[in-house]
Amino acid sequence: MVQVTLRDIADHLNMSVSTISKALKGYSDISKETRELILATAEKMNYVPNTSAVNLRTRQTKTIGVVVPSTEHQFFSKILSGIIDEAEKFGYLVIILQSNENYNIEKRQLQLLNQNRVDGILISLSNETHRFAHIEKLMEAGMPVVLFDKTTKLLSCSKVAIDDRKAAYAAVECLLKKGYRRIAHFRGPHIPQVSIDRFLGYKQALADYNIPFDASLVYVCDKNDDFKDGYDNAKLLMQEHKDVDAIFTITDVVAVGVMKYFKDMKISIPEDIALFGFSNWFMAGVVTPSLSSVDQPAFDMGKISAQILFEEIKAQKSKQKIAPRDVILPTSLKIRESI
Amino acid sequence: MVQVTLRDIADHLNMSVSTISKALKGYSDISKETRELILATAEKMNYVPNTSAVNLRTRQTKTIGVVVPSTEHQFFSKILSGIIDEAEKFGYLVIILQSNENYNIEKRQLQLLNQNRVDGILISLSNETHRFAHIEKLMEAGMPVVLFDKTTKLLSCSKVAIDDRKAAYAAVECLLKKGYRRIAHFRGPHIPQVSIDRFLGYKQALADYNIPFDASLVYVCDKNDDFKDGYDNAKLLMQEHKDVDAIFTITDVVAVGVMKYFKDMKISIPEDIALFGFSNWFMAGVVTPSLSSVDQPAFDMGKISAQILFEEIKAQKSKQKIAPRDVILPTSLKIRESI
DNA sequence: TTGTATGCGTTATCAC
DNA sequence: GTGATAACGCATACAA
Repeated sequence: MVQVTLRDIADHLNMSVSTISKALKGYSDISKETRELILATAEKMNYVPNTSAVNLRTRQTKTIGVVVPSTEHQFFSKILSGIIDEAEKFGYLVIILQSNENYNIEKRQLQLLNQNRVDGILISLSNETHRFAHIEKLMEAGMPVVLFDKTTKLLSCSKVAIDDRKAAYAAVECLLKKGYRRIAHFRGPHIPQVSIDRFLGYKQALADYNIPFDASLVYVCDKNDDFKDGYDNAKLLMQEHKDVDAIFTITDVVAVGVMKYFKDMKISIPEDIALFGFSNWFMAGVVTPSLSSVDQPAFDMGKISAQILFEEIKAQKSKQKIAPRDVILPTSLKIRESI
Repeated sequence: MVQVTLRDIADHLNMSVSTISKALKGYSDISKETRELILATAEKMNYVPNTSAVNLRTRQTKTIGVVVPSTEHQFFSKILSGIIDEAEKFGYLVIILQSNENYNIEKRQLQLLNQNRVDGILISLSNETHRFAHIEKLMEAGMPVVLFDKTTKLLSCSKVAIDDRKAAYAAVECLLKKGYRRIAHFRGPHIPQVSIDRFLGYKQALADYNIPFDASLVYVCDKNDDFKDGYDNAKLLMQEHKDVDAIFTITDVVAVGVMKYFKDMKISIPEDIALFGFSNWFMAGVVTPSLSSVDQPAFDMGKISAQILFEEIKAQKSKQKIAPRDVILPTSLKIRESI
């Protein structure tokens, strides 16, 4: 990759490097003719600024880093899409890393990003992460950090998420209003705030409708394979609690796993048992029966997270302090055939 | 982001910058004691090398760029996952850009990557792309480029893809062997080689089984919304060709769109009409009826593309010429209830 | 309006 | 074994 530099243009035109640089950057103190000459020559010589040099000089990389548990989940890839689109508008590049729900990997990925002097970091915590020193250290060093989706109350930085508790409450309340009384919950792993909150929403709804909470109706999905989690837990549930009349699951894919098992067993939805998912990925409307679900705005979550990050980067550049934002995105219920 | 530099360590230890640098990089001409002292101090001072400076100096960025039509498609996000994982093993970072199936955006993304001096580029062409000067220019400048999935014969660089023609042939042959005779094809847009090849495979299979080709049975899916494409074309098909007994679709999501329409219309699969998809995303096994599909190894496609790119980067660094590779990944048929 | 000088943080060559 | 010194390509304060 032989690339032409400012020096090359300067030599070619018999001018100084700084003249070229200034002309290319549109400084006002260069005469119109020379500017145009320089612009034309740069174009002709196929000049492309060397970003490493620019970065070193300007102390910024115009690049942000993103750490997600996995890029393969529909939900995260939509978020990524939102981030990438927004970054482009601001002239930023996006480096994407996956933690595979592993704390140590997450830690290393952040280090990598720091080493690459990204201007800011967007992160959705891994399921394992319950200590946050690795993130705090970055924040203390002045790195703008925004948490999204999988956040934590223990970090005082900007966050973008939904109100999981309220959303879960609404879903379960909807089941209750339809007359379901023996409602199981297939919850997420124990650490992430989202699964805690959805569980609490479930519990609260039961309480408000005077249904005694039965811990044995709560099944944990922690295999990092939502479909299998759903399938296997549905099997377990049918062995242990034949009287259950509805299930509220932590994700749609878990629900789809449940549906698969029920289909294999000829258990019909919603006649024998109702099903409520979470996330409203597009398949929810397509499976048979179609799946009721909580809609959460993935693309916007990415977009807004990025916007906030860019604000913070900008503030930080002008040495302003900016208060951390805490954005709660709206959710809604999509009622379909499964309940 | 105040960061400690070699200079800081040097001052702290009353040594020269070059000594620090060499010690940190494990050069042999530094005494054991000083090396250990330096290592410890660097650790203690929280030293993190400035990648921009390293990049500028070493003329490489240890970063590769990826351009995909969209990160949201399950197929691409799996590929990305494969790329990111592999890159990590090689110590590379991955910048991801989307072209949104738009030629001009694709062009700009490549320019961006070039500007950032990525060490190599992985690209899956947009549906619109039928000129390749933007890629050729990069290649001529010495940028290692590997095409994956959406490739073209008109570029002489390494490629990783499947044999779409053969795979489509196998799918249609399977339908024919089951006795279906009036088989429609919901094809992809006209430009991409993958949709051309799958169409040709379809046509060839018909020919080999002495079924006259009927162009009116071929519907084009070009709305950039596979589900809707499937749904709408199914509707059209039912208006125009009630006698069709099977459909072979360009992707699984198109097939799912078809299923949705049939479900709405109480047309049953496979009794009234059979359905064969392409890609075998995990939902294929989950929908009702489960969908027969051509399995293609997305994760491996990403992984292998990255491997080849790293080989080429390595070769290029040592100024070796390396012949472009043309990797065809194996596919297989997943036969399920829909046929 | 243009050019000179300096430094960003690192690596690498060459003295000592 | 250690330390000057220059260079990577660019941006900018300052001089001319």
